[in-house]
Amino acid sequence: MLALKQDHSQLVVLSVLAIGPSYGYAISKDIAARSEGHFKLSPSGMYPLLTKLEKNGLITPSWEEVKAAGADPDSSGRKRKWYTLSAKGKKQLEQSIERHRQVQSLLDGFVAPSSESGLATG
Amino acid sequence: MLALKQDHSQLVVLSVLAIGPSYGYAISKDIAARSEGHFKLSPSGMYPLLTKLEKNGLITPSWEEVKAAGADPDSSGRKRKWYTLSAKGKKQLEQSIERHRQVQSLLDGFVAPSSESGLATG
DNA sequence: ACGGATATATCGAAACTTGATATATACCAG
DNA sequence: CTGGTATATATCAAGTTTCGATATATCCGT
Repeated sequence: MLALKQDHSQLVVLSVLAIGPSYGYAISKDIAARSEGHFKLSPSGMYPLLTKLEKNGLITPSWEEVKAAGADPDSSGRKRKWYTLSAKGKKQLEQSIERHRQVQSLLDGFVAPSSESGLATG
Repeated sequence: MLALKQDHSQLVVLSVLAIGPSYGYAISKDIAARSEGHFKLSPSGMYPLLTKLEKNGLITPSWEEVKAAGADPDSSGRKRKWYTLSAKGKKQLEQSIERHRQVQSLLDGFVAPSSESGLATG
């Protein structure tokens, strides 16, 4: 189980929100599921990140009540904080993806320079 | 000019040292040159990292004098701290590369899920 | 002697990381 | 109703990382 650094977490969270609105707990489950359990974004990594993204105007929050199956319509049940990707967030995501690609190709240039460096490949 | 994070810096430094021994200043110039000036590993990023790698036994240091053209053979001139990749470092590098590939492909799964997410690509 | 390039290294404030902890609701079994 | 697990958001604290600024010293051309 690999923990994601904030840069990667941000990329993943924004990517998830690019598909549609979601909330912290669901996003963390989504990440675990879609990475087949390889990636994890814990609550202590998730919530500070979401707060930061919100402060930066990349995502927009909205509270919504989670109604229980046979719940009293007047009762105030558990609340979910949904996040929507903002226009600024979408732009940022595109820039982050481009940067990610750049880092990728740079790193590839170093880890596999010419296949004659004497590095074992497996 | 984008700065590299320590995880990426470590991968790059170990990769450079896999080709042959080098030293801090040369490695930082190498990174700038091979990334065409896009990436940078500053002294305050480089030296703490090299110290950490040395403490972890991944690289082995050795001091060597830099003789000036017409220098007095007895004079103690500028010194260079060369680093050599250790067996442990080589093993670590291979594991880091594999991990990097894993992170790469998983991240790709998030940033380009199915080309139907509505994300603009340019 | 002066200035720019080479070369290694530390400092400190801010940001990030991570397990632990806190709070509260929902659902199922006994 | 009680206990346990899952859902759901959030903070804390100790440690690590980041990065511009700073320090020290040599090399080389003018």
